[in-house]
Amino acid sequence: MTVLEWDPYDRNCPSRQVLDRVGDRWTVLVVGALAAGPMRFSELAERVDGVSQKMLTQTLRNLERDGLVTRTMYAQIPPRVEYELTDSGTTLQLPMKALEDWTKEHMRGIMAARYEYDLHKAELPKP
Amino acid sequence: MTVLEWDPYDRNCPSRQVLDRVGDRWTVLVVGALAAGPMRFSELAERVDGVSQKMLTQTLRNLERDGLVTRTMYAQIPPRVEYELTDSGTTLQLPMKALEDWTKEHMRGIMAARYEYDLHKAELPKP
DNA sequence: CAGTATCCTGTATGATACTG
DNA sequence: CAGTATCATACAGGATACTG
Repeated sequence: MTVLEWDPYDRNCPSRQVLDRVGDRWTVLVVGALAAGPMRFSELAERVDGVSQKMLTQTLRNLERDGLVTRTMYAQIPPRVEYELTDSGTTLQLPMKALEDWTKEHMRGIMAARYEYDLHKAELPKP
Repeated sequence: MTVLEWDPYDRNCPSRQVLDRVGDRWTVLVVGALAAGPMRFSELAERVDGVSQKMLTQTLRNLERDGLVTRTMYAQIPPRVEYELTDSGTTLQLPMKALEDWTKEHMRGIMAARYEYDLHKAELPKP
């Protein structure tokens, strides 16, 4: 039996929701960080530079909700909470890494293209 | 000479800007649509269900600015404008497709996980 | 430490109307 | 047809303060 063929180009396709989640600012970075192994909240906060406590919490909750990350609390003081990719979450690493790699490879070219584009736009007179 | 190793985990890394662009709601879908070959504005609008004229224009301008898409205007009435992936844009297809494929494969599981998660959350009493 | 709760702002996105 | 311009708004996301 084959998987029913969803069409992301249909606005009602649930894959749109998944795509939205995957495509948010922090998910890529958090999943990438967790690829190295389980991490505590504070370690993640340090690793993913610039993420606010709120956004990190929210991103992790969403990943947990989607079954991509597990959250383990150790009953001790001060509390210690570890996050780890699930099997499903681990499979996400591949496309994420592909994206990260692509980004690294093309970043320079893109920044240069932007510079060029903006330069030419600036030359155009105001209508 | 090797490429300088950028670190997307640093908040000042330009890759963050690239990642943001790639991760917006429509870019993945537009690039995916253009994978089939050059398309007119109206064809894209039809293919990418739910995108507004404004957002499609904006997405295409950004892709053009980044050197990932070319815009060709044919001087005729009514106007005809075709968009096509550049070589650079074509390379983006691979990671994008990987993401699309992953999404298709895991969508069901994710939706199920969400359902479960929300169910258990609903059981918890209000503090 | 690992959150939650609040407040506040900018930006992303949509709807609508107009034009070369 | 392929846009641009304008208006309106929801929500992402940051700053800050408090807590088990």
